[in-house]
Amino acid sequence: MVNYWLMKSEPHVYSWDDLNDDGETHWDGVRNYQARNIMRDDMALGDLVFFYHSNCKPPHVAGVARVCREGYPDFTAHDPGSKYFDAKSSPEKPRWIMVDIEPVAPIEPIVTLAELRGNPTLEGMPLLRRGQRLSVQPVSREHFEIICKMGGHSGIP
DNA sequence: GCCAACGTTGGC
DNA sequence: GCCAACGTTGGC
Repeated sequence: MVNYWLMKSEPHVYSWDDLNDDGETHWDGVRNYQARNIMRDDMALGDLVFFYHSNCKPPHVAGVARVCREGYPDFTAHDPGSKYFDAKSSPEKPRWIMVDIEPVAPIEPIVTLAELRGNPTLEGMPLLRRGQRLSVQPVSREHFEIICKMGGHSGIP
């Protein structure tokens, strides 16, 4: 069974175009327990993910990606030179987890946060909750399909 | 640049 | 275990 998610990235740090150039990427640097638990416990191979651009104008959904490797230790936590280094994590007892994702299809035109807020059928979507900061969050199948259609697809790609 | 929301830290 | 202080996220 496929589950649906949304992952935030600031495009000037890592963008949808970067993912397409790379072919796939490991989602490193998540240092929030709730987001980690989702990647560790809930995300499975083949799950689909909205690639969301945050902290930009306008914030928007840029594409659909797929989980191509399930949760494994985020090795950047063990690299003293990394800005994501965490002395309390070790290869033996990893504290932080990441998954790999690959691009599936662009959302074209992009679907902006304002458009999402303006769509009454998306009411209750976690992303639209006030003060929502979680960088990895669930999306219902119904909402996923609606947003794909808003983004130029006939359904879930 | 502002600031609300909210997670984390650390003293007690 | 409480909670004040502080830092970060991220929309606006």
